[in-house]
Amino acid sequence: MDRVNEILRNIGKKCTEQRKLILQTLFELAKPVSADEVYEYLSETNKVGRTTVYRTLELFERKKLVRRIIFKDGIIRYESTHLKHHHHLICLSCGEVIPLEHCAIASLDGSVIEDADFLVTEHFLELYGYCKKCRGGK
Amino acid sequence: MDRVNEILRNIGKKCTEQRKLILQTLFELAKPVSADEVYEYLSETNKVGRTTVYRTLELFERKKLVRRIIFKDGIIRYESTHLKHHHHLICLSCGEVIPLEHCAIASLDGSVIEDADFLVTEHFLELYGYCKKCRGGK
DNA sequence: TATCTAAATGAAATTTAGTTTCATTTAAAA
DNA sequence: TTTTAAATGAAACTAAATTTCATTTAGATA
Ligand SMILES: [Mn+2]
Ligand SMILES: [Mn+2]
Ligand SMILES: [Zn+2]
Ligand SMILES: [Zn+2]
Repeated sequence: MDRVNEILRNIGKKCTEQRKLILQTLFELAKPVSADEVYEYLSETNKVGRTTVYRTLELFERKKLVRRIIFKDGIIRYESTHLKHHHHLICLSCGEVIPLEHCAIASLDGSVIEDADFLVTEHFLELYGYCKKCRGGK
Repeated sequence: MDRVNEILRNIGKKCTEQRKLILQTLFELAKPVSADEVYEYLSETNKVGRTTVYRTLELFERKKLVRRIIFKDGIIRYESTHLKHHHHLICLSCGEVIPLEHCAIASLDGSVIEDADFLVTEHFLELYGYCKKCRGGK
């Protein structure tokens, strides 16, 4: 929790109970989560309003505490940036999300695609398929 | 237009005026377009309802006539599958979408990620950055 | 060709994810 | 402690997408 306090102090914004709870949640869940998932997670103790969750995640994105990720369902999810740039395996059957350690195409960022004379600054790659459990013995 | 007729006959569904217009539109635009973009494009001649556009694009997706693509804005877009699997350069300044001819990671599909024992069946990759025009001389 | 009917359409209502408004509360500066 | 700009959250709103259901139609059948 000290860590959370320090991070919030560093972004030059008020260190509120809600922001601490949301940031703590992102650390705990350590995978891409939607605003509603964060809200539900916290609503057991019911300390944070839905609007505040949305606004706080946007703030955290601007301050680079989280990155925004969109899977094929189109829902906006956020993941803590304390995990470095990576991609995911997403099971089409059970929805499990498995982080991939290595990014084989990280060298793309900052490079220029010659044919199109296009400067690449970021990329999104997600892999879909079937996890061990869902494939049974196969 | 004969081509459009033939394709629709092949999917075993009624060959309606609306379906022909929507499929024709996807061929003409030849880039990822949202349901509303298709609707707007056709609303000059006002022959197709908004609901029908949404439903028809879903039908086309099930029949593999189009693929669903999501950029970072979260809006669902569709692109005709007569263009083979590829990715895009998307300009963060002007929004231009440039198709990339080659997919360097096509070999991923059908392969198993060993560490996770995960069978990859499809992947989504989109590159963001700045096009020639938007970078000026740079 | 005329008749029939399941499939398709589209206006309107509804849902869902996300955003805006604004009165109230609060962190933290003075 | 007092002050105040920043933050919160309930409620209203928006935009994209989906559902409902009365009407229309493609195309099979007679
Ligand atoms: Mn991750
Ligand atoms: Mn394309
Ligand atoms: Zn990467
Ligand atoms: Zn699975």
